[in-house]
Amino acid sequence: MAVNPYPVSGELEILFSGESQTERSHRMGPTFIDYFLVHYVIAGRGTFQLRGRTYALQAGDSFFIFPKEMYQYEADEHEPWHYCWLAFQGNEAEAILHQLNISPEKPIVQAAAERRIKPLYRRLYATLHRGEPMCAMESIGYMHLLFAVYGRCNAARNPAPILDDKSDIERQVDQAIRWLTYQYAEQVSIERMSQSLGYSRIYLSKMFKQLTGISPMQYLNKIRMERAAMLMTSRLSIDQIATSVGYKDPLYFSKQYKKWSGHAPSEHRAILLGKIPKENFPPPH
DNA sequence: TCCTCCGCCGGCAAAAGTGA
DNA sequence: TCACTTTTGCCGGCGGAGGA
Repeated sequence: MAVNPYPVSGELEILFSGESQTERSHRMGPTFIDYFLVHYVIAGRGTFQLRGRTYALQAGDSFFIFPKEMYQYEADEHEPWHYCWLAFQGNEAEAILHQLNISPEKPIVQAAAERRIKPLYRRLYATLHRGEPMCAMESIGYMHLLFAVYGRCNAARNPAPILDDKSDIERQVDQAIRWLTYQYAEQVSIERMSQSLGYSRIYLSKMFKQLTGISPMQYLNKIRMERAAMLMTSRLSIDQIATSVGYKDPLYFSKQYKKWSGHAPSEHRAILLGKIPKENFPPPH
């Protein structure tokens, strides 16, 4: 992966780019991120879920992930994806995508016949990888070319096949996921969430686990830990990080963080900041 | 040396999860 | 829905680092 060493805040800013061959059944989510992320499938198959819809994707397809939008994707068991990706943000990012007819309602671009996309991703990656002072400017140029290609493809495209519509249960769980995503920084109780959504705590917990594979509390914990990990490189104290992700008690936060990451918060922070070599610690569970 | 701050650990009660 | 099990949240206590 190549990270933009000279980020410029403005209408569009590239964060990082990369390419990889995924493992069989490689799965991400359900989770969310704070920036835009687009994947271009070079080869293989898999599914992408956003806003309760599931899209079957193969070579030539691109899928867009939006800030604060819960998503999930999984590579095929027999033909896992080989894809490249680009993460970006900026105050005009949403408007630009909207102009290209790309939104959480239409997150897929199908461009199997388009030969320019893969070379543009690779040039963009190579530019970032060089890391020279003008690489940010040059890579943004490639991104604009990429978006122009996406825009042309979208102008005449057919929508990606929707495999299924939301069932009642999916809608209920989707509501719960959104509730947790928005409330994770508050003092959340599953009882209160169930009441506010109008379901029994026990029923909702069971449906939640049935669909996501984890309990609501585990899901909430996952969101909080991922947010906390992002804040570890900031100047906030462990106490402040605990509070900002919804833990009233920093001691309990510390316990949970160690369980999740395999390292105590201060220890993990030292690793992330390069003060302690990672090899000095056993891998997280 | 003492004090304060920050962070971690162990134990317990309450809340949440789960099987019947 | 109930009853049992597991997890979460809180409390007290401890240790290390830094400053007076």
